Amino acid sequence: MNELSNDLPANPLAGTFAERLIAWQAEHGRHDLPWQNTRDAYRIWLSEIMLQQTQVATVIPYYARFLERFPDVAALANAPQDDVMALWSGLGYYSRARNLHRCAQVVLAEHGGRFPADPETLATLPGIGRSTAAAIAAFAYDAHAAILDGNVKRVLARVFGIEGFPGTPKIEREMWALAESLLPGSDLPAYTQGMMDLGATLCARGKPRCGECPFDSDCVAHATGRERILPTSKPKKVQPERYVDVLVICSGEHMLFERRPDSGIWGGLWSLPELTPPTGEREVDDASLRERLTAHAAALGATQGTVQSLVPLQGLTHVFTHFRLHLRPWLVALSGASAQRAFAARSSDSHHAWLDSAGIDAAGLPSPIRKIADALRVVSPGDGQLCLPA
DNA sequence: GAGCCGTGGCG
DNA sequence: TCGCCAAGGCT
Repeated sequence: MNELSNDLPANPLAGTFAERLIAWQAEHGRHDLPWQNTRDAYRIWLSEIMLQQTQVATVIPYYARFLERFPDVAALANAPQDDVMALWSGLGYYSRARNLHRCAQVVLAEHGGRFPADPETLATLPGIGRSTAAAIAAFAYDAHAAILDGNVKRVLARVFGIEGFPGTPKIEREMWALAESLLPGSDLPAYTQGMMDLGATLCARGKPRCGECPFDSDCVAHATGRERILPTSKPKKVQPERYVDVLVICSGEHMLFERRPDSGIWGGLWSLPELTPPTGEREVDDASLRERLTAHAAALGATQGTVQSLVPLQGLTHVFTHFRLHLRPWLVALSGASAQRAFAARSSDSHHAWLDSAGIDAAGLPSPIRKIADALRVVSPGDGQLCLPA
């Protein structure tokens, strides 16, 4: 009993799917990739690990170097880990390299140097999950096992019109069941390669070439004009929004900067003194802002009454990977030259710097902070003076 | 079960 | 430039 029958209507295509895919693969599939035309499980395994989340063109040179340096599983198992990591350098996902090395050692020590033939045992080895195990077993040993990688998910979602993000356990279970139900009785290597080839070439993410596809008119997505929206894309997470008020305090030709802590965002860079709303709220209450500003200025060494005016400047949004930061700069005017000098003197410490135009140019500033500073200063050709708007 | 891992290509 | 994703697996 298979979950498929509960979720999908019987698709007349299912009966001939494998047959048509295998025929298409023979005619239009890829047959000359470096890891094809071999039954050597070691070579197949090595390619499958390298190809995890990595495109074919990227893998090819790495694969060649690895085979040259480590021609068999024993050579790899007996190599120092540093050598393995050095050859992997640049491929990314370095846990794959560590697992690769460990896996070679396990195969050598516990399986007599020969990769197991059944997918279940293969999947117990480091770095080999369900899909990779199936691919190795199918290519090397003709095992009756289904793969489910990004290519297969895309093909199945489109051909069978499966809605929902394939990354969720529910849709993934559905797809595993469907993938296994479609397996042919023979020709597993050609079928498995066909799934990958179709997904990587015709049924590509960007512009599927439906006119050349063996499933053309039978494809649910194509028949309903949804090939561009299937598979359902990953739901976008709403990025947290942060609001920070920063102070632009000038004295003569100088602007006050504050050094960021070494850890965290912009660690070690020079930024503007900032006021983070205690609640992180979006709305600014002018009175409370003045209150906090006065407190902040006092902490910096200003005496009460120094702050003469507070002018909101053009805000900007900076996008980080984890959140969106809304910067709200406030131009702070200090009253009187003597107050400014006193403020400058008292706010001078290792965490603060009064920078002139040249100093701003030379300092390490986060780019949005530099934008704020640049917007404020007008560098006249002659003297490089900091000029404030009226 | 969600977060994380790296680099490169593409629209 | 920017977001998304690629022959997934591990914690």
